Amino acid sequence: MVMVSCSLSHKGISSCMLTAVESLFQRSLPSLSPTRQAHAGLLKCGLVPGDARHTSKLLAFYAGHRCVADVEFLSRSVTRPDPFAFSGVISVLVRSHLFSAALSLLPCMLSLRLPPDPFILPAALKACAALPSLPIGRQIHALSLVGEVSSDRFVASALVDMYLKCAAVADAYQVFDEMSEKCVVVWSSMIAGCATHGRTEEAFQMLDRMRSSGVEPNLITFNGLIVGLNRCGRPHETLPLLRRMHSEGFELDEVSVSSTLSAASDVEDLTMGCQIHGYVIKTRLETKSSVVSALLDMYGKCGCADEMIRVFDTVTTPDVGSCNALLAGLSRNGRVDDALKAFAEFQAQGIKLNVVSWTSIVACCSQNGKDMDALQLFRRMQSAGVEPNAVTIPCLLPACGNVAALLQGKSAHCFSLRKGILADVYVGSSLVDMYAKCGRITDARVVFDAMPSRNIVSWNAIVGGYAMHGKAKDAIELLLSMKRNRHKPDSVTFVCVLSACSQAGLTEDGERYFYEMQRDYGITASVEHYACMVSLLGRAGRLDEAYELIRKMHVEPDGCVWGALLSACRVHNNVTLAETAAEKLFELEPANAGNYVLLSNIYAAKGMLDEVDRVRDTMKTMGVKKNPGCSWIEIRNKVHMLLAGHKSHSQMSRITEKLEKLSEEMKRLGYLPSTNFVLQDVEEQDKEHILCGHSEKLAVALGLISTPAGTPLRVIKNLRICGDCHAAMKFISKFEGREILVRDTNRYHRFEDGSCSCGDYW
DNA sequence: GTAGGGTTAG
Repeated sequence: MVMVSCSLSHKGISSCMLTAVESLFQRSLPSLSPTRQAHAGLLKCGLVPGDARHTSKLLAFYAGHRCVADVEFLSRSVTRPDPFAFSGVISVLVRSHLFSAALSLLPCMLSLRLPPDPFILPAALKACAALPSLPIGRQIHALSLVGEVSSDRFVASALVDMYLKCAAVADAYQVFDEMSEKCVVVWSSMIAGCATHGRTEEAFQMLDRMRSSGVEPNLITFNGLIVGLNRCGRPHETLPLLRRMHSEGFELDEVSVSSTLSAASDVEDLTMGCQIHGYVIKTRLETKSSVVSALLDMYGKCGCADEMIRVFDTVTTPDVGSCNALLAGLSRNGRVDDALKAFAEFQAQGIKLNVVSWTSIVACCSQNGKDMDALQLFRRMQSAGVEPNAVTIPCLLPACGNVAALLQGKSAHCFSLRKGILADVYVGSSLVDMYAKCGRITDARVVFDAMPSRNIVSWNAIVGGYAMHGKAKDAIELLLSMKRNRHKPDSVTFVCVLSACSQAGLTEDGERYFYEMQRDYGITASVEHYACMVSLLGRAGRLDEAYELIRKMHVEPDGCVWGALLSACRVHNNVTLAETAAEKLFELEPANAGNYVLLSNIYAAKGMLDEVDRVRDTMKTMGVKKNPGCSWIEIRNKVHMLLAGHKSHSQMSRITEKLEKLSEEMKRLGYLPSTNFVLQDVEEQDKEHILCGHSEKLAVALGLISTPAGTPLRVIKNLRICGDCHAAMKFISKFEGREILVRDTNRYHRFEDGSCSCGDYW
């Protein structure tokens, strides 16, 4: 390569350049970098490789290295083509699953007036089938007719398969019927294709026709039928077919059993799964990695995590696929600690984990309430050099939203833009949700508006975002927009709209949509809808109507419904109904400290201090453990009492002492409510609104006893709502001198000028 | 050179 690099400036040495390229290609496995240098050298010397020999070699070389951009670039510069080389390159690209790249060579071939080659067309058709792209497939069909190669056995078979995969069954039949000689391959294609498109009767008839025409079906024919039955929603028919294959003397392979196991997983049929497992053991197919994965998946989906682990433990050398199946199964069954442990073990064993493994573990954490772990694992994934894909991003973003890691979420946005995956409906929807949860509803809307395609989840993300921000009018406007765009709102959409109406006090609108939802959309009201309605009526002061609605519910009211009533009672200080709601809540959620605290709040506001003590005693007797949030509520409660002047000076000092103790305890536990919250001063009347209006989202209010001289009451506003990291950090820094602990210091970075930021760049 | 598969996803 010394020769190559030193010769770039001199045209006269161009022959040396060519020799250098030649010598590179003569090696059996030339490396990428020197070849690129050589190619660049040729271009710099003005020697665009017009020579068919060099072009072909370079094309094949880049295709083999999956360098799509180089292939496309080079193919455009070809002047004297070599049909054989093109054929090889297309095949290489198709085998590497670079279907679009393979098809991108076709226009070039056409412009060069290369004759349609029966060796190129099947590979190109395979690419059309895989994408799928019916228009290009049809063009290739036309090309084969012009070139009179359409009757070629391979071309015709590939055409049939392409049409089936592109869901053009009638076209497939036409080509198939015109074939004079039908081999086992094209019969198999038709059978699998018919079954996939739900034409199962035809598929079975075709199996008989095939036999009577003298062609012997093979294992692939039957396997294709199993896969088709599974895909068209007839998974229960796969096991009888497996038995039939066995009785006809077919030696089943890993494809047969793993496909049937997949059918059992889809319908969560444990009995069927166990029968196949028995068969697997008998036939000793359990050593096949695809069978292991399918078994793990089946047990995981059937809720048998322990059995799944037992299967995994029998594998001596698990491959990455089996590891991934185990991680997914553990995650599905909520066994997040086991998943984390398994993941760490895989790493310790040196198993080469891939993007699926990392995505699975990130998803496992973000779906099981371990948001910080999800973010940390994602950073480790990047350190390990594993590049995220379009699946990873929607797995990561909920964690960003939950802990308001806006910068990391933004980075995911930029990454998606760079990698061209922003158009993915899952990526887009999760970005909308993340921005909304991080307090950036405007950004959420910008992403939503730019989405090229949307599904119900995308709509629900933006409607839910507006609901979360208390922007009920916008939520309603979007609901109307959905109607205009002929997108049918679902149950979740209405939960969002009703919740928004409830928070904004749009009582009449809420009532109307609750009615419309049932009448116009046939959606049965769920407990979530009822909880919103109870909250809606309760906030409007219509507590008796709210209670009446609960009594008339045709589903059993749960803790959320009674909780909504209790919260409404807190707003209007209705002790009688509060006691009724609390009684139900203590039955339904005996260990939920929040309910006890809420009731004691209501008593406290009414000055019923003996009752407050009684509730506290009940908590003690019941052994209810307070969570940190409750402790903070209790602190706030005490502050309320101090401010309300219900206690004498000596009592006040005891309360203050108690507050200090509680604060110490919180610090000892390492909790600071401010990790997720922005702290803002608010007026007393707003405070009440915020506390009640966003009680779930805002977590708790914190009364900070700050100076001996006074008792400034600070209310925490959720970062999700206002998204102002800097304000949060300023507040934290202001109070840090008073030894307030900041948990997860990794998330916070203090700049020299005293300002702060949270999240990390990546 | 044409036909069949398991594991990740809002």
